Amino acid sequence: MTLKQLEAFYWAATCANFTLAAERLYLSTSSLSKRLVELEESLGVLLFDRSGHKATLTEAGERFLPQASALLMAAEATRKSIGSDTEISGRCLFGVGELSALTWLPRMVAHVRQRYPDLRLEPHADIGLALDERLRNGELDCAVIAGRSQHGSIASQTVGQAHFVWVAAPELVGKATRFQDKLLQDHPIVTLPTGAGTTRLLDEWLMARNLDVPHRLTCNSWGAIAGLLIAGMGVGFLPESWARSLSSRGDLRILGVSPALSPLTYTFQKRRNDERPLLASMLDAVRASADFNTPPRLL
Amino acid sequence: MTLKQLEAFYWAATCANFTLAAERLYLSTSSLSKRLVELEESLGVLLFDRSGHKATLTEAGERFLPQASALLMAAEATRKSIGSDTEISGRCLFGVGELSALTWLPRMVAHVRQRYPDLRLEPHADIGLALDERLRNGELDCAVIAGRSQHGSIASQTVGQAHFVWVAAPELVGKATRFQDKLLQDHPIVTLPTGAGTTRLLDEWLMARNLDVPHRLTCNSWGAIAGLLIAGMGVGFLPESWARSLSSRGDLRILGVSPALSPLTYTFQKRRNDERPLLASMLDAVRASADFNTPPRLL
DNA sequence: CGCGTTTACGCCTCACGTAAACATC
DNA sequence: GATGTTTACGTGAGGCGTAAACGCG
Repeated sequence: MTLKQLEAFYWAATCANFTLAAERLYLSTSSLSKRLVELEESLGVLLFDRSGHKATLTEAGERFLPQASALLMAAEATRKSIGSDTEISGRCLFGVGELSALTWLPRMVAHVRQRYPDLRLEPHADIGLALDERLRNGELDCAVIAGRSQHGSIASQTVGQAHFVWVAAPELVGKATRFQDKLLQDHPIVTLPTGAGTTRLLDEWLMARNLDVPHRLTCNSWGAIAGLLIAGMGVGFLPESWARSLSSRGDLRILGVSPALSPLTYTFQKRRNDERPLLASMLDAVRASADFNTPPRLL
Repeated sequence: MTLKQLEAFYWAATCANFTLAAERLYLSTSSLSKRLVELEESLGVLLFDRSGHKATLTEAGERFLPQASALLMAAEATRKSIGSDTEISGRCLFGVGELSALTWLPRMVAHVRQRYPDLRLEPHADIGLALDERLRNGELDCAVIAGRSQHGSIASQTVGQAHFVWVAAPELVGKATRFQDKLLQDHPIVTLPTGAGTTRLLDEWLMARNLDVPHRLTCNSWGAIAGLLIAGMGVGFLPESWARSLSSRGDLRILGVSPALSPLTYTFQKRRNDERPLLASMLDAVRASADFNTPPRLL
């Protein structure tokens, strides 16, 4: 039994499949497979059930996982307590929505680089639903996503709120400064695709007003959405700070409405049984940096 | 950092020198040395101070030792809790005095072989002083020695008592059945060499009676001593059970005396900071088997 | 000079990746 | 057939022992 074998087992057990685990370990699938077989041989116990399409943990594997995890963390803690580099180090695959990527992510990366120079932070921007799946697959260590995860295996902790306001190009609404339902008859809603956190926000708002949407124009980029709205391609909502910037320039008109769009709560998410110190540090870093209400640099 | 490196460090740190540690690990000194250098490189810290004649732990090494030990024990416990062999296994270098070797050791070996079939017990017989040194050097895991260790690094736990009586060949003492001081004028005391537990016993007894010993005949074998006594080469004392056997055959005469030789207390000794479960099992096994008052098979 | 440790070097095992085969859905 | 895992095999690094060198008492 070696620490490398335990590490291989840990990732193989917590990732969706051996292929993803191998990628995390910078290892070929075949080498990972052999390492796992060797671990099983050294223990004299089968840890994975390979009968199905994908390998799953056996009962012994389930028992072994928390112990392997504890051993690895103890080894790491020992290494850190003695070795020269006492700080968090390694690699952190970090998921964020595009809104986060455009607002506070640069600040957070700067913060992390300064505080933990040996940590390689690898941000990955995508819509919430995709991040959620990658997180469960083991492709990400953690993510900041709108709302709480629906999955019991994922732990969510609130880190901030984003406020949105309806906007439209001035030429679309004339002199009106308030949202009118008939706008949706004449113009598409420009919004992120299904699976983004804002989609839920929109659906709830539409439901509350009992509105139907004849046409949606979806785009997976907030930057592009802002551009589409400015070009008058439809109505939509933007983060309040963005809207204010664009409104003061005259590019967009902020449309008052009641009820207002409720704020969107963002949570820091990680797998519940992943208790590496890394994740506590990342949560701290996010909390220190995450402000969804600052305008992005682009504007 | 690998488990092998930690194991190498553990033994290098607890044995008197690298050579002894290498022997325990079934490794050449050169390979052990390289492993230790690699561990130091991986930690970025020097664990040994090589400036002197022999390597000694640095301050960092002292801090690291208990942590390495804890990690190794945790790894072993995990391996056992999952693996197929849940029993104590491995190798146990076990020191005993010759008296123990001739009385209860075979019983204990049988007991251990039955209870822990995967444990290779390697008994090593020698006089107490030598065992004590080997124990401190790391050449032995544990030992059963007369009296308590004088060294703070060694923990002693009582496991039994041996009773001795004075004997002499019938032709030496005529019809006398009691010990007479003048015997020591005419005949040497046949006894174990300095460093054996019985030597202290004898010295105390002599001091209590304020006797001086003109001539000692020392031999490092109880069997030989019994033979010498039977052959009339001197007076001496034997374990009570041996003496009874030989006395009933007419080979020796038991000599009453007051005060009687006080019983000799035997202790199970191990290094104080060696907390492997193995040692608790060995103590149990000794306590279950150690009876110093049964005649040896030889008689 | 003896004892303990490290360096030099040749050997061989072991762990890796590529590529193909196999198995399941 | 797509996806996921294992087997086959050639290659290279790493860990081993022998033997020599080094360094402190």
